[in-house]
Amino acid sequence: MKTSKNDHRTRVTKALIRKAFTTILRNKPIQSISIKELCEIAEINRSTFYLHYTDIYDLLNQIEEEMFEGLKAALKPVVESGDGTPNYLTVTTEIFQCIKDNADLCIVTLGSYGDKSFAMRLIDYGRTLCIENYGKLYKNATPQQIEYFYAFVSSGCIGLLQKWFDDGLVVTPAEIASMAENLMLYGLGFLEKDKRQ
Amino acid sequence: MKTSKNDHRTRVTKALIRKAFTTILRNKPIQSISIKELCEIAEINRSTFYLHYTDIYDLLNQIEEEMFEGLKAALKPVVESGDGTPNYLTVTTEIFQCIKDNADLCIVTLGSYGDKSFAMRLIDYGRTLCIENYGKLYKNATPQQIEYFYAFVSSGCIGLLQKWFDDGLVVTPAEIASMAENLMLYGLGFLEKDKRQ
DNA sequence: AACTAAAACAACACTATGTTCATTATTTTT
DNA sequence: AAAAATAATGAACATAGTGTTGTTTTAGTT
Repeated sequence: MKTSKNDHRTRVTKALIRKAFTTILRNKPIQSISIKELCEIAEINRSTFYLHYTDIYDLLNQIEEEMFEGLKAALKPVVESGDGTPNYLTVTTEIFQCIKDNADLCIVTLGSYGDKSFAMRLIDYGRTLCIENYGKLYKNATPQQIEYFYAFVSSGCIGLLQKWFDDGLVVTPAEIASMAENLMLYGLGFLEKDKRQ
Repeated sequence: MKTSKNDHRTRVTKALIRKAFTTILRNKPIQSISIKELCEIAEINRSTFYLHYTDIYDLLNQIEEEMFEGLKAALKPVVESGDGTPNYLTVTTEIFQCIKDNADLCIVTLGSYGDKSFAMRLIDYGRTLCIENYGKLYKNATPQQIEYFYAFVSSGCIGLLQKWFDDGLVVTPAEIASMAENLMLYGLGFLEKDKRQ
């Protein structure tokens, strides 16, 4: 069994590249980052970059993949909780906590005008599970309604995430999770603590 | 007064560029479109491109700006309806209809994994108006709650839009508008026609 | 110590970029 | 209809980035 991926040199190199990458991304959009520039800042040879990645977008994908794997690992015990209804607030809180832990990457991919496809992937991870549950709970809802509902709430959660990041993560993960739950379940109605119409 | 922008030649050139651009975008992501390639497909000289745009992203911005102006013009009578509560369903339907009319651009910017910043701009257009209204309607809601609510529902609507596009625009604008309204107002609760818990 | 693999280094052909300038074609003004 | 203005073309240019290859140096593994 090769140990190539665990080579100390490789880990160091990849860490240097990742650090340079996220640093540059704070100041300019990904489309104007050149490999040459990245390597100069990371202080590695350009050939070394090609040893690990094909281009800038491959680099982004691989970094995202790493975080995605981390998320899956963190959520594994929850997913395996079986058919007993899991504590959704706990689940959501864990998700948001995990995202907060990876703030350096998320601040780029989720930030104001960043690319949201990664966030969509994260949310989509729970898609099948949710659709199934909703289908059981709301028997009169058509599959189409459930699909559109999921499309709405998953994107809505991303919007919530972005605002959270834009505000500097000052709200606690638990609070955000609670807000997400309320918004998904009751929509605007959750503001209606005092109004009857 | 110069009439440069109304020059027939300019309009033809820009139309050629736009057509080539949206055509290419259907097959490959924007980051791998080169100016050279675009000009070859548009059958214009590369220098001519630089006469109107600085780069590919400037081109995208200008095209988006055009549609945005069109939307504003379409919504103008609605916005000017004054303090009388406008018919929200009508407003929403009009918005979705307008988007459908510009499907060729939207299918790219709103499509599955496209860039959502443009859609955010569209939605943000109504932001101030909404925040004001919600503030009046829900006096016990904190400004923070309203901000997060808006972040949630605006992104949610974009998700709805994307699903709409991915499904090939088979649902009518009025149906989508109704769904958006229900989801914003009641969240998951709108599926609860038959369930009491 | 010997072996293995990563990283650095240098060189290469190739493509795209952005700019310029003279020329041609088209529109607008007079 | 002629003259003036401006858009588009085409060619040339320096510059920069890309992707690849082969060799040498360095660090890790056995």
